[in-house]
Amino acid sequence: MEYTVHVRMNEHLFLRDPDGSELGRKIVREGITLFGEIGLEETTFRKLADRMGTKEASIYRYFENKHRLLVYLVAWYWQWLEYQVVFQTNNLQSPHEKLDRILRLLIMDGVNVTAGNGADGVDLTTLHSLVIREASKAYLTRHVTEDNRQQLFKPYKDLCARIANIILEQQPTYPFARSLASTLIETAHYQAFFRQNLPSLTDFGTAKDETQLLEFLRHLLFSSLEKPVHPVKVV
Amino acid sequence: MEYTVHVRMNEHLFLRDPDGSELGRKIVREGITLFGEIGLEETTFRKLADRMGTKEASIYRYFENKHRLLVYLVAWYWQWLEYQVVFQTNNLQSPHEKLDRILRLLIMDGVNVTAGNGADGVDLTTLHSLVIREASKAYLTRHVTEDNRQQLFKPYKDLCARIANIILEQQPTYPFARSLASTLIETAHYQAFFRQNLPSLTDFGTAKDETQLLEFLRHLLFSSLEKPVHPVKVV
DNA sequence: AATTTACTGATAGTATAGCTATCATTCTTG
DNA sequence: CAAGAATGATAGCTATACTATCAGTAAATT
Repeated sequence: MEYTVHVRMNEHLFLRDPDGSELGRKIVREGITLFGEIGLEETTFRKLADRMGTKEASIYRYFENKHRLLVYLVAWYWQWLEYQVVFQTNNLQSPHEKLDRILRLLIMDGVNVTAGNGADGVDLTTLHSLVIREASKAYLTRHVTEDNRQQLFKPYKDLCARIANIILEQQPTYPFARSLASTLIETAHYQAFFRQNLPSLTDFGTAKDETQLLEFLRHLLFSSLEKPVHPVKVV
Repeated sequence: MEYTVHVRMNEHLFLRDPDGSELGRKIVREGITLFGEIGLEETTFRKLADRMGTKEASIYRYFENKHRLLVYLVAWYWQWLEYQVVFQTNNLQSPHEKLDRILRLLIMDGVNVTAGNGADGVDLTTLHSLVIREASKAYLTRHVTEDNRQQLFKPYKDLCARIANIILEQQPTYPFARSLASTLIETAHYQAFFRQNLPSLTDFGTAKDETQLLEFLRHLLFSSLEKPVHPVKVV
């Protein structure tokens, strides 16, 4: 069966909708590979334009600057991931099983990266490694608050809220569902980064895949949900 | 009692030791406040020099570039924090109590920021909020591997290893001590960031202090250490 | 078929960032 | 007091991060 998942993006994420033209889609596709290859800091719109055979000015018509392009790509990733969560947990009875699926999604296990998953020919593998390295730079800025006001992080918050709800299905009395959700997302990412780049910060140095990371995330999550929470002390 | 904690830094972190001159110490002090005020991206050596009443070129004699200055400040913070861990857990019997102290240190609870803790007149409060927002940018780069080879992240790894060892004191069979240690450090930071800037990613939105964050970290840590780990499946 | 309109290409230009070099001056230290 | 080290002052160079203008072209409208 052929199908395409189309991700509809918030209007504040761009100046002109990159999804509405061939050039725009190319900016997104090539943006992913360039960010993936040389990283946010080294990337410039000039380099991107040269590689695409277009001009700097043309890219500026779509995105205010490279930070906004990054935010766009990261937002796209969160929306794609939330769709995957919905799709893959659909019809599952047990919240425990749902959570297990989610953890596997977070490390991109069980994702068919070659299929129609990546709409518009997006390279999901590269996007994932880009997100691991660059996603937090999207919000770790002085202008988070303004960006947040423009809903730029809504996809991240939506994903987090969805995971939090499933956590509450599993354990309705757990009081830190959202923090635990965001912790799992972030932990999945930087532990993967550490494993590859600063392995002594992890216990997965010698591992060749993410199996042990998955075990760690599982243990972290389910031990939290099983242990009763002491009443919060009033200070 | 008057005393000063002196933090000795790795030589690769600078071109000329900033601790060896008044100008150098001023670069560090004012660097902290400038990074704290306007963030990494907006900071330039020109602005820093202007604010200090010195010249751009003079700063370049101490630090290769602003990224290296950031790495230096962050490394300083990790070393300072490790010292605090050693100091505050010294003579404590129970590893449980040690871990509790560590968690409080991670959120800067129980630190006397006005005393001699901040060597060289370093503003610890500003440094802490700077670390929360910028520390991960120190390693989230294309050149992590080279930087790592030069031992730039050793202070972070040392702190992480120290915490991991105390985790193992508490629970010798726990197999993810280092990952849990780095997760606690990172989580303490970005949950604090989220609480202030993207509160819907946390459960502490309305809280006026870090008490609930501390509860979350405690629960995360101790539930992990209490729950037995299933044998890791061979795939 | 003619004509708006929408987009892209091509070129130019400005301000600032990021860095390097030089040399005079001051400040140490033997 | 001489030698060496650190800083100040100035200059300059290349790259980045944009903005502006206008011509060409393709698509949509009448």
